This record gives sequence, structure tokens and C-alpha cells, in this order.
Amino acid sequence: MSTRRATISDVAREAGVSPSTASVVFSGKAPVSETTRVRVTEAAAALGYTGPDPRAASLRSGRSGIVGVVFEEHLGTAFLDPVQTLMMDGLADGVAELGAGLLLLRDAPHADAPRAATLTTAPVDAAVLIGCSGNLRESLAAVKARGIPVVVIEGDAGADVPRIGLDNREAQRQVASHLRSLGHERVAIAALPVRSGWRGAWLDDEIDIRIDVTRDRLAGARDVFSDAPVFAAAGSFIDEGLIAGRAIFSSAMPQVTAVIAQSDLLAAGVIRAAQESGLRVPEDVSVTGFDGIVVDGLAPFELTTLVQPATEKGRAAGRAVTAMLKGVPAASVNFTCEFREGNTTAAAPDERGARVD
Amino acid sequence: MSTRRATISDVAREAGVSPSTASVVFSGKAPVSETTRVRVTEAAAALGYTGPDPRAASLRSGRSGIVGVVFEEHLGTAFLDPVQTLMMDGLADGVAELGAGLLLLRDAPHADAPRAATLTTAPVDAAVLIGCSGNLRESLAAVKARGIPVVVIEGDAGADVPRIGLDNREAQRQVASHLRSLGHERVAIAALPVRSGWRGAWLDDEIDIRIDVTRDRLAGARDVFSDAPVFAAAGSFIDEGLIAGRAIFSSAMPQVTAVIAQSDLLAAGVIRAAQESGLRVPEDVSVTGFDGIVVDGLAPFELTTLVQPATEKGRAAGRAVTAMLKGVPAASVNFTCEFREGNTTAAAPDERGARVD
DNA sequence: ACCCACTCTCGAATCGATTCGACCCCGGCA
DNA sequence: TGCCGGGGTCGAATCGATTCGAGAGTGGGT
Repeated sequence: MSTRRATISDVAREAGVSPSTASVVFSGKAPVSETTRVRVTEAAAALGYTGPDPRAASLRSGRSGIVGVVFEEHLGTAFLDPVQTLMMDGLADGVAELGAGLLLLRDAPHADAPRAATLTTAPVDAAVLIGCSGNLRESLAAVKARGIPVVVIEGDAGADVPRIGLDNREAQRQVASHLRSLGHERVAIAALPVRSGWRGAWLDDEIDIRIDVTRDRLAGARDVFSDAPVFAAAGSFIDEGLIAGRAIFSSAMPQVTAVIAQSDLLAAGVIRAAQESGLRVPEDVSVTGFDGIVVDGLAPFELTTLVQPATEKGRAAGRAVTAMLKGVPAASVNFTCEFREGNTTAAAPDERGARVD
Repeated sequence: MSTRRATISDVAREAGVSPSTASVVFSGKAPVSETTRVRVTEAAAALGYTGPDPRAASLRSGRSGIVGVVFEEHLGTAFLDPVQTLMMDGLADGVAELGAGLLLLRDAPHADAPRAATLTTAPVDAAVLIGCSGNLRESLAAVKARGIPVVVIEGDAGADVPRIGLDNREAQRQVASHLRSLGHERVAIAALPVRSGWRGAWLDDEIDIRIDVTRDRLAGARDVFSDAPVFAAAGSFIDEGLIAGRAIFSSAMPQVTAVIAQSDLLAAGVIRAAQESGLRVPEDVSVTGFDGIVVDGLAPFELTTLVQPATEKGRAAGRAVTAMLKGVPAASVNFTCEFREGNTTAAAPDERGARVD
């Protein structure tokens, strides 16, 4: 039992056929007579051989049946952020036809995991990059160097890479316009991180925004409120929104009447911060989100937000990958957000004294 | 450019060294002089070689750096069920030290994905099986046949397989006792599926329960209410709980005063069904859950439930896998649920006429 | 009878790297 | 001077399967 595992050659020998024939029995890529099929199958059973070693098979055939999905740093984000979760669900759906497994990867090796699985070290047939990651460009380079089909979700990747996009800028502009039409003038923005490893902080105009989603949504908001101050959070979490909200309400920005948050989770945190400061939502301050997910414990608030088709995005990415792996060039797809008005926005309060400190 | 990709031999030739030396430069498994290191590195750069092909490397070295996580059928469950989500988060954490990627796998090939990635066809170094899957036994057999380290979360797998367990039976019994102490006698159970592919239905005593979690929790409930009828749902979803609830309240079971749901999501659905039937929770009927997750839109209810350390379970599994891959035998771990009383349970209503039809 | 077409099976090359023992060269030490 | 030890390099074997062209056998059509 502790002896070496049986190989297909062993099986072939036992069955009295050539290795090539035995291989064909398992892969079904050529006609095999019923009798040999049975002989090989039985030999395999006798030897406890359960099928070709995936490693060897993938080396020779050049296919591993694995699609890599690249996340930033902590893989947990894939599971803790509802938007990602939905996207993954769609993605799983989209690659189903291909029958490929989804390999969760980190975009850059980290100190505490020196030999982490990355795009360059993992046997993937194709990759899906998520543009919310700040290391998009590096990942892209790695993939291109290996000549692997790749699809980018939300992020610019050059002409030859299919992208699954969202009208981030337009959508965010729409919400901003809505706020303006409600009379808001003094608006602050709670943004997503500007790059990998970012710690929440006020944004300087000189700072290079390396995450496409952040940049595009910000541009949309700035289209309407060109000089709104921006606090970029460390991630799309309620807690980070809380931090951003505190920064916005407590110190730098007196008299803010509306906050544009770049995600629903951030918005939830901002609302909480507002309440901490004794501000009423939406009477004293309006808050908008982005994503259209269900946020736990936000009741009775219903965010004014932009509903994005997260699952559809994932599915489209999966389909694009499937197509490329079949040799069909895949087209880019652009999705549109739907504006949804909730009860977290209202007309701007009267300039004088509506706010109580 | 369309020519074949450079191999390590090409690099070696270009650098004027042997392939073995070039290999060592990349793997760092033997001392190399600085000058050759530089020569090889430069040759690689010149040829656009970004590192060894993972397929070939894993064939020879026997390690792929991938840990497989097995789900049932639709991969989406991994992302849509909050408990799984938390577990995955912990798991990602637990294997972080190993630096391995997580490969999402389905337990059995399905009709619409004939050549799906499964345990037998994927290059995994180790596997994590989740006992909520009905095909646990088959998966286990597949893994053992390949001689791969494996850890089972919630499920019995035999003596030689480390398991990450939960005191399902004891915990469920605790809740059942609580209900009994509140005076409940006529109790129904909304159970999880009994096997893969199960469609929601009343459970017959003869039915073989193939999913460990379901069986154990059921046993716990039956320890107290030995003849409570059981409706096994098709999955842990609010909608399925709704179906189960309707079945329980509308027809077969008059005068039910309490429902023990095997998951919080099911419980949420049951509550909804109760409301549909004009029953008040908890005045007319008590409902208990299991998991201790946050359920969207359940407010103002707070489930009486059992809080399980989902993230911890995942982390423990990850650590066990890591250990085994290092050659250290891993021990089984057993986690305990914590009883949490919410506002969905109350004293049983008076036998006569409290219920309004 | 002959030839063609078709079904099966086989051998040998190949996928791209890793590994292990052998080997060389050089400095240090008796 | 002779020997030992170790850093650094190299050859050759190996990992386990797939692939492709060639060849053997068989049946049918004319």
C-alpha cells in the first residue's frame, strides 16, 4: 500500500494494451472497442487506478481546467463583500459550461505568505481580473507574459483584453445631479481605496488613483461637484464608512449637507457616523450609496443608490472566458446601473442653522 | 511572437548554463554564484521568460500549491450562504501560511457540465470536504484513492481523517429543551436537505439521511421531541424556509406551537410563512434557528438561535490542511455552539383557542 | 478478387521542468 | 606536497500522461 501509486502504464500493462490505448479509454478521444474498454477499466479497478494524474495530463495537454480569479491581498474580501459574492456566483455560472474550477488567487505575494499562489505560479487556463484591485496592471502583465486568455471586470486593460464594464462615471454623475437638484451644494465624497494597501485618508488632488472603479466614480461625482473633498476609505466596509463619516462630519467639512459614498457599505457607515454626530438622515444630511445590495441592520433606511447587476457581470465574465478558451474572441460588455431612490436623500436643509452642533 | 513560448532550456542555452542550473536559479534550492544568477536572470528577461511553467513544475515536484474545496452542485452556494461564506473566509486565512490557492470544486459531474472540474480531475495537493454536501462519501473515496490529505468539515469520515466538527446534536437539543421548558409540546422541524438533489418534502422515518449536519441536528431535536414531524427543505434559503413553513402551518400539522428550523435562513422563511397564515411570532408560534448569522430584512425579529463559530471552523480546517501538507498529522477539532435567545420564542400559547384561523 | 474506407491499436516522441549524484576546482591544513 | 571539504555546475533520468502518424484487421461494394 505504501508502494508507489499506479500509473496508466501499469494499467496498460495489466490490461495487456499499450499506454496510448489505455489513455484513450479514459479520455474517450478516439474509438475503442468494447472489449478493450472493459479490460482496461477492470485492470484500473484492480490496481486502484482512478484516472490520469491531473498534473501530468495538464502538462501534456496544456489544459488544466482551472480559471483563476484574482483578488487583492486577503482572499476574504471575495467572501465578505456582497458585491464580490454576487459576482462570483455569476462567474461560477458563466464558466459552468466549461466545467472549469475557480481558483482564488491573490494578486501579489505578501510578506506572511512568501510563496503564495499567484498568477505566475498557478496552473490556470485563463484568468479573470477584478479591477477593484489596485495591482491590476501588474497582474495583467503577468498574465500577458504567460499568454493566457484574460478578462477584466471593471478596469481598463487595453484594446485586446475584453472587459466587463459598468457605467460608473455616468451613474455616479446621475446621483450627484440628483443631489444638486435637491439643492445640495456642500457635498463630501466617501471614496473607495485609491490603491492597494491604502489606509483611509483625505485625498489630495495630486494623489494618483490607481483603482479604476474609484477613479471613475469619483470623476462622475466631480462632474457635478467639482471641488467636493474626498475621503478615501481603506476598503468597502461599514466600519471604514464609519471612519470616513467621522472624518467628514467632525472636522474638516462644516456644513456638509450630503455625502456621496462610493459603495453601499460605506454609505451605511457614513449614516452611522452622521447619527453619532447628532445629524438626522436625510433631514440634516443626505447620503447616497452605490451597488444596490442589501445592507444588514440598515433598516429603516433604504439607501438612495445605484443598483448594479453584479451577478450579471460575473456571468458575462465567465462566458467571455469560456468563449476565449474555445478560441472564439470575446467582446467587451458594458453594464448599466439603475438609479434607485430610497429615503436617505432629501432636499438640502436651509443654509442657516438647520444643523445643531 | 506567435512562436512557441520560451522554456527554461532556452533560457539556459541563452545564458550558457545547463538547464539544471537555470532551474536552480528560479527555485533557489541550491547555492548559485551571483554571476550566473545574473546571467540567467538577464537571459530570461531577454527571452520573455517569466518563470517555470506551473504545469511542468507540479508534475515533477508533485506539488501544485492548490487546495480544493468541494461544494455541492452549484458553486454559488459557496457564495450565497452566509455560513459558507464565513467559513471560506476562515479557510482562506488558515491556508494563508501555506500560500496555496483555493480551488472551488463541485462534488459530482453534472449533466450540464459533463467535464466539470472535480476532485479526480483537478491538480490539488489537499482537499477540504464540507459535510453539508450529500456526496461526502463519494468525494472522500475519490480523495483517498488519490492519496491526498483531506479534512472534513462537519461530517463523519472515519478515524484517519481529521474532522472539524460542531456539537450539532447537543446544541440542537439545548434549543429543543428550551422550547420544552417554555411549555411547547406540538413542535415541527424544518430541516436541511437529507441528500444531494433533494426536493423539499415531508420526511418519512424510513428515509435515509445522508447529510451529517441534517441528521445530527435532527437527532438533537428528536432527543426532546421524539415524534416531531419533519419537513426537509431543498436548501438553506429563506425561500425554502417559506415553503417549509407553509407546509407546516397550512396543512398537516394543526396546532403547532413551535418550529425548530435547522438554519437561520430557514427560520426566516418559516417566520414569513407564519405571518402569511396570520400567526404571530412568538405569541402564537415560536421559531428557532441555527447558525447565528445576520439575516437580512428579518428585523424587528432577532432569532433565538445557536451561534456557531463559522469563521473559526474554516480557519481550523485550513490549519489542519497546512499541517498535513507539512507532514504533521492534524488533529480533529470540535467546536461548540453558543445559545442565543432572541425574540422569536415565547411561552407556548394556551392550548385552547389562542390560534386564530 | 481487388480495393477502399473505416475502426482499432500501437510506438515513439513530447510536454517543461526538477532532482540527484557525480564532478571540478580551489583554499586550508597537516 | 598530499588530502579533505565544500561551493557551484552539469548530465541524465524522471515525473505521468497525451498525441499523432502509421499500421493491422475487417467488411462492403463492384
